[in-house]
Amino acid sequence: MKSETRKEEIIRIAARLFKEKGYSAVTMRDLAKAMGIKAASLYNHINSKQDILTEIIISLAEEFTEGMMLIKRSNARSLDKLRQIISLHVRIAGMNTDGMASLNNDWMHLKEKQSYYLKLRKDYEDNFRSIIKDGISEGEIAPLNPEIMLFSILSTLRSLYIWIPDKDDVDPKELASELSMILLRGINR
Amino acid sequence: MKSETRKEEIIRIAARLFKEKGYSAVTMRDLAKAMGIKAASLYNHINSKQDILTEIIISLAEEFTEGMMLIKRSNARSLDKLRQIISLHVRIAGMNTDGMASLNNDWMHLKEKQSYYLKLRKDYEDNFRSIIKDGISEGEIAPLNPEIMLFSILSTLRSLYIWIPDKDDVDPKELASELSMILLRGINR
DNA sequence: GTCTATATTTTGATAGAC
DNA sequence: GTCTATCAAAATATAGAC
Repeated sequence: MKSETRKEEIIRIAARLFKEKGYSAVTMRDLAKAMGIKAASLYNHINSKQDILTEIIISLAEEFTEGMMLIKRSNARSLDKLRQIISLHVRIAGMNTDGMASLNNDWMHLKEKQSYYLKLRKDYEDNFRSIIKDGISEGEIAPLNPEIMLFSILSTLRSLYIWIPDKDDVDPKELASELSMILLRGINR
Repeated sequence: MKSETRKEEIIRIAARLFKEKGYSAVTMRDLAKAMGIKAASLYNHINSKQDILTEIIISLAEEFTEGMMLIKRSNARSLDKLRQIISLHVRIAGMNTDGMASLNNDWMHLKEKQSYYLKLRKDYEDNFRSIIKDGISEGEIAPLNPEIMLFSILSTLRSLYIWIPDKDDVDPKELASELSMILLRGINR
């Protein structure tokens, strides 16, 4: 069991603060106070505030990318692929609700890595869209506007982080299952 | 036709900037530059940056509250009330996509009016939840978890502002109609 | 209604002692 | 690994001339 490094601790606490007020409104002094040290001491572990944000967002974006690759390669039916995507979001959001806030709301404050993030996001959405369109072609998904379906499902999944911590009495498998029912019954044929 | 006051213009431009970078990351100099004047000149029209944010958010929150009151008082069936809520969101988000970003993402930076905003939001969600529960009792809505239904629908509606401007080829009535199909087929009985 | 000039605070980050 | 001290830049906001 690998114990948490000081750097990892800083990133974890930073993500919590970023979730509450957003990246721009959190100062290095806020972060230091939450860590119980002085602001200058933070720089012994991290290079800049920007690096903290980058670490939080890119690691999550890559997790989603990897998950999508596995789903894409699987030879499941389209509706099952959508169920797997829902489970992927429930799993990642459940493990790091704080980081998800930065991924959703503070990506525009990325500097060097912003274009890399945008590429990962675009590819993710393209794959998602393809699965929906395949499902329509195969007659497995209702022939409704695929853009609206994509937008509707993805909006809900991206908001999971807001909602999961308030409902920790719900277990991940059950949540994914109920969400699948509600999200997919609407597009199921 | 009432022409736009300078104050209204400042608020409109500010909302656009807040949408792009968030309230905290937009400086009064940014706003002044976008207006073509100097930062000090802004204060001839507004009292503070905080006042701009308050104006943007509270006016929108009150619009939603008024809309919900009308829907609540109507004696439509539960599913029709949900359709009316969807239209309400499409209409308001379509008229002020920029302001919707602040409403969703920057409410935590409100000072004096934050508790008022939170009360309006809580009442809105309570009314929304009641409509869903009534629909279940009356057998009009599927007996699934009402919290998850509320969360799922509301997440999509709250994200409309991100999506509407990219798709201005879609007319509001058609969007509301297609959204209703996708969002409500999943919970319809 | 806009400007220049400026006051005051706060910011991210560094240097060097311990 | 943390501290004190400090820097340079940037922030919101005000005063007063035009």
